[in-house]
Amino acid sequence: MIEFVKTCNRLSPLDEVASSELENKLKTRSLKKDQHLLTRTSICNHLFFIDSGLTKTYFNNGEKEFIMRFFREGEMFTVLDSFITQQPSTYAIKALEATEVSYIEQKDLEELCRKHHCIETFFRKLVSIAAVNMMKRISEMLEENASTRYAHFLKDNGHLLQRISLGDLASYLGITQVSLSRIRSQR
Amino acid sequence: MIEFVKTCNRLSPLDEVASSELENKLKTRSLKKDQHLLTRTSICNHLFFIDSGLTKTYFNNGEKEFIMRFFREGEMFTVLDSFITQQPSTYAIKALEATEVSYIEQKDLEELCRKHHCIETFFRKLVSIAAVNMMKRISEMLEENASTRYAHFLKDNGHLLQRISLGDLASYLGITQVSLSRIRSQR
DNA sequence: GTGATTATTTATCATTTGTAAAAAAACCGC
DNA sequence: GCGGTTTTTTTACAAATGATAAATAATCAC
Repeated sequence: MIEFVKTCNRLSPLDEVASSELENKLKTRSLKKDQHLLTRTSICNHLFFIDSGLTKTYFNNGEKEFIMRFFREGEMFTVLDSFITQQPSTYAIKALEATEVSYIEQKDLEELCRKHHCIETFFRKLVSIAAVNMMKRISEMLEENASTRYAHFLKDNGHLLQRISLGDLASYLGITQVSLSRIRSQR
Repeated sequence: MIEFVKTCNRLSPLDEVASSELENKLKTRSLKKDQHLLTRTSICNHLFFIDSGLTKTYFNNGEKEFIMRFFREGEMFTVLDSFITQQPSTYAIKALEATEVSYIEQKDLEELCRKHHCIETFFRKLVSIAAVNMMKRISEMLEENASTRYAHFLKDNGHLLQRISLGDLASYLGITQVSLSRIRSQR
C-alpha cells in the first residue's frame, strides 16, 4: 500500500474498497528547493502528503513573513480555510528542500467522503488533529515568551533545527531574526 | 425544531431521522454567573450549544489566566483535545453570565456519527470551522501587536465588549490588564 | 579556490510590554 | 445612601522585543 493511504489507515481504518479508490485518485509532484506548491491568491484544491522533503506554509504582510507551520516527510496537510471555502488562499506553501508530494484533489476527496463513510471519518479525524495542534500553538503563544517558545520548539522539533534557517524559525516563533539570535546567545 | 439541531442543519443538512435521533439525545443545563461548566483535569465529554448567556474557555499557569475563546448564545463548542482524546482537559469553562446550555454526550455523538453519515459530515464541518477560526487567531497573533489585536477584536466582537471584563479581554489578547488599559487610553 | 551573495551575530537605541503599587472609578450587598 | 469589594486606570521603573546598521560567518556560482 502506498504511504499516503497507509497514513490514512493509521489514523482511521478504511475498508479495502475505499483504500483502493483513494489510492486510484492520488497524483504526485516533485518540487525543487524554493519552489512553490501553492501561491498566495490561488485556491488550495489539494490535500497533500509529503513523501520526502520539507515545506513551510506562510504569509506576509508586505514587510515581514510569518510561518504558520512546517511540514516534513510523513505529514499530511492542506491550507484548510481555502480548501474548505474554495476561496483564494492567504497562505502560500514553499518547499524548503527538494520535496516529493502525493496529493488528492479536493473534489475527489469530497466525492469519496460522500461515498465512503470511513473516508469521511478519516477526514474528520485529520481535521481534528490539526485543530488540536492549533489549540496548543495558541496556548503557547499566549502563555510563553519568545525565549520559552524557542526552547519549546527545540524540545519538540529539535530534529528540524538542522533543516530550517534561523530566519524561518524566527518567522514561525513570531519574532525577528535579530531577537532569535539574541535569545540563542544567552544560554 | 430545537435550536441546537437547527444550528447543526444550518451548517450541514441532516436527514429527518438523524435530526430527531440527535434531538432525543440532547440534555440541558443551567449555569449561574461564575459557575463552571467544565473544570480543569476533568474530561470534556460534551458538545455544547449555548441557548443563552456567555462562557469563556481558559487555563492558567499558576499566576496568570489565559483565555482561549469566548462563546455566546447560538454558538456550538467543546474542548476539542479532551473531547477527542478523552484525556483530562487542561482548559476549564466558566459562565460569565447566567447561561443555558444544551449538550450531547461524546459517546452519543460518536454513535450517531457511526450510524448517520450526515452527522459525521456535520461534525467534520463543525471541527473544520473551529480549525479555520484558530488559523485566523494564530495569524493575528503572529502579525499584529497588542494594540492592533485590540482594534481587531473591537471590530469583530464589539458587541461583546459590554459583556466581558477588560481583565478577561486582556487575558484573551495575551497581554496584562495594565497594558490593555494603556492601549485604550491612547486613542 | 575566489568573489559574490546570503545568513547570522553583534551593537546601539527606540518602542512595547511587564511588574508593582497606588489612585480612581464602578459595582454590590445591605 | 454607605461601606466594602472589585474593576479599571495611572504612575514609575524594569525587562523584552523591534529597528537599523555594521561585522562575521557560511554558502554558492563560476
